[in-house]
Amino acid sequence: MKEKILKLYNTLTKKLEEFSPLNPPKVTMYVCGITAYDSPHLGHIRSAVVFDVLTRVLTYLGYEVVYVRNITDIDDKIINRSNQEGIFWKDLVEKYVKEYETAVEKLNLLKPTYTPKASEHISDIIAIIQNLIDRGLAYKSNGDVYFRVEKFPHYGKLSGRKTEELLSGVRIEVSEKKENPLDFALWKAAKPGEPFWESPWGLGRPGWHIECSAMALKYLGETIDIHGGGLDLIFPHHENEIAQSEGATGKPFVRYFVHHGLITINGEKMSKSLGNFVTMEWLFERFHPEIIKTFLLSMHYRSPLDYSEESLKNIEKAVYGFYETLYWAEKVQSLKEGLLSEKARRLEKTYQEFKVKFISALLEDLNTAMALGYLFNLEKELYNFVSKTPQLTSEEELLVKAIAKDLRDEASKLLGLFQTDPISFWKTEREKKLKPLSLTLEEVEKLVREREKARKEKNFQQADRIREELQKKGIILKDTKTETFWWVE
RNA sequence: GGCGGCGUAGCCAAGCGGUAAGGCGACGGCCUGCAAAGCCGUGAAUCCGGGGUUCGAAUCCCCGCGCCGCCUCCA
Repeated sequence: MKEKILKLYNTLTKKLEEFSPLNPPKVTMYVCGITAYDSPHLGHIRSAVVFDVLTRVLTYLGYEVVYVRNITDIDDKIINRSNQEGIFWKDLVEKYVKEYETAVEKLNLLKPTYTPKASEHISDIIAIIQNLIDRGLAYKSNGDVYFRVEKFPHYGKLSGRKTEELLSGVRIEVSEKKENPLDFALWKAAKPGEPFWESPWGLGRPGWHIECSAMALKYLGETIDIHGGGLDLIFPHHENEIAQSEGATGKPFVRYFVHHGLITINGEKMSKSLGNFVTMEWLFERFHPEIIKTFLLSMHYRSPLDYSEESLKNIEKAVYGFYETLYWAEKVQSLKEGLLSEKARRLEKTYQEFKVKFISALLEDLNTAMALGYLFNLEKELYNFVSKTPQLTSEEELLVKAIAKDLRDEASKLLGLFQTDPISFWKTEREKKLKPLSLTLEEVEKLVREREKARKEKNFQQADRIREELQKKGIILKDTKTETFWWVE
């Protein structure tokens, strides 16, 4: 068997590279988390989901992942927002961090090893800034401290930007406090009413990028294996992180930069500034967390992912199908001793192929779209087998159970998906969807039984009447040999 | 203007130099009391356009066109 190697697209080299960590079996990974000034939306969650899968794949390969996902809890936007709403900034932060954590928990994401907050690392931040000043890479000016971009020769190596070009850009804010318009703030003097900490340069607070350098260095060391975030962080955030960190340590900061694509709506970027975002709270009210997660994984992580309620509905169908198959697979019982039929052997073959292909897809730059494709193919074949084979043999029952188990194990181990037991999935999902219709599970079950009785008595008029009545409400019935299965659209 | 990405059937999309996956939709058949679901069958003279490299290109290179992102805060 071929050795298992993960390939990752590295923004630093703009190439697909074979991943190997600096100090195996340890892998150090730093992911830029949220700035806690507003409710989390799909875009934030895509980031968390992508790096969750990456962690799972690395763990599967035998690595020990040290995963840091920070929280930026002090910055301009937080201050502005808390002033606007008249809330103490810490309370504002706490509210949105909680919302984010709730979302992440619902999606069953692994807990990072550390989730540090900027405000709890002020002394580490101050130490780096002082170091940069000592090396001549930063200077103080009127209570602020700025990074001296021209003293860092590699500036622009990640984003492919040249300092001359940046200078010609019209959008750079010129400030008398800066020696050079490209210089960026490491420390900002406190204005009246703003939160502040003491520092050698007076009362103030950290600039935007420095907290990530400080926390990455503290928890993961001078050179980290993987640094991740959204594409939109490449410049200036990650570029500036490189400048600060490498400036301070003289060592390469990051070995693999991994950036995911953004969520769009009607082809346009979903963002707070455009106001076209859907919050997680809103989504959770409408869709099961695993549907949201499957949606996020249905596309390669570097591509843009266009959100629409319709595409989420499509994914819902697929996930419903999956849980229906698991439901039937669990109920299967053999009626006779015996070996595998030819059809069962074909199923087994697909199953064996699946095991190889599924992981290979993930190792190819985390191609979750393809991995899910294989997963659904096997699921479909399993469904077909279970629903079409009237009498399973003992061996066949074992096969079906093994596949159902493996389908869930593989999916849950590597994607963190399909971790719910099918019976309870259907119970909660049906109940949730019935609520807005003012119906209970019992009421629907009762109607379904009534219809089954009518059908047995060949009273099809009555049976169809019940079915139509339910259908009007979006409740779809499906008759099988053993029972009537139903779901709410 | 600079940097990056993308353009594959009605729609979503895989494809990583060897002769176009898959899903949704549509149509025909099987199954069904009728449905639903499932199964079987039906789709790109061809991958935005034009050149080039190669025995061979959707895949690599060049030139256009169109869309998106970044260049200011952003996941």
